[in-house]
Amino acid sequence: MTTTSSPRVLEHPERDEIRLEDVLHALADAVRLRIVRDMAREDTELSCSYFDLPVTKSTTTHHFRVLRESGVVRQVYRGTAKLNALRRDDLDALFPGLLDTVLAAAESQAGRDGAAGGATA
Amino acid sequence: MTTTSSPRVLEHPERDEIRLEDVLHALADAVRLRIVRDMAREDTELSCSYFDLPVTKSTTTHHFRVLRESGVVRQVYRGTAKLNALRRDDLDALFPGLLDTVLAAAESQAGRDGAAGGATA
DNA sequence: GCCGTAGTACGGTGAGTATCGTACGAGTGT
DNA sequence: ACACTCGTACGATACTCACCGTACTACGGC
Repeated sequence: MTTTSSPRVLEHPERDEIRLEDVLHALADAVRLRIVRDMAREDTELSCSYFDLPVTKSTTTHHFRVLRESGVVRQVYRGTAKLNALRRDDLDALFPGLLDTVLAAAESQAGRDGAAGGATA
Repeated sequence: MTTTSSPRVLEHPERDEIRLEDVLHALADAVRLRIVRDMAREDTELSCSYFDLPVTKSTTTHHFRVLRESGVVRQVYRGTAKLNALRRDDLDALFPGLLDTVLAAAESQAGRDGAAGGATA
């Protein structure tokens, strides 16, 4: 259909509009860090509903917007779903190694957290 | 001599108490990022007053506390001054490469910002 | 003892944010 | 047309944060 000016277009910062402080702030949240970890692991475009997050739908929308507006993820509509992809190329070009280092740090910490309490197996 | 337990002892998180989210949050601020950049460049213990920050003393105290409580810096009193040092060893052990990558990203972005505006020369 | 300097503590303000619930819009299938 | 699913928008709330000013403490020198 011709819904001329559909709100189905999402605003993204250009590569050179991405700010390090915003990226770090976006990653400095447990829920968002988890989203980013999952996306990095799958390496394909994932819908928002793919993630099983401990928050409501509204809050999920909010977190994805923070990630998008900070330049960490790119979102596109595809039917009723909204697909999310990490902006690896842009981030790597701007801040070489940052994403991988943070991801590795997150994995490492998750490992420590999981191993805590005694149930290592 | 009622000052038995002087408040001259500063609380620091142990190495394994440092959380990635807190570190990222501490670094996700322009003023604090600048402090950390300066500290990394000097590589010695620096007093709070060494830094020429665009905020008041109270706010400076606040930022240093955030950095200390997140585990990014270690602070010790020495006379009237409070000396600050990056916790490089702890951060590198926990999150290998993270500090250097963020620092490099900050330098890179600072270069872009400085060169912006057209007056490249 | 007195004063200056370094930094803290406290109280307040305005802005941002993480969270929710409910109501709605856009697309797909029957 | 209808219903269903995915996600948005809006409003509300409670919390955090960056910032300030002022009053204060701790240390060192005169």
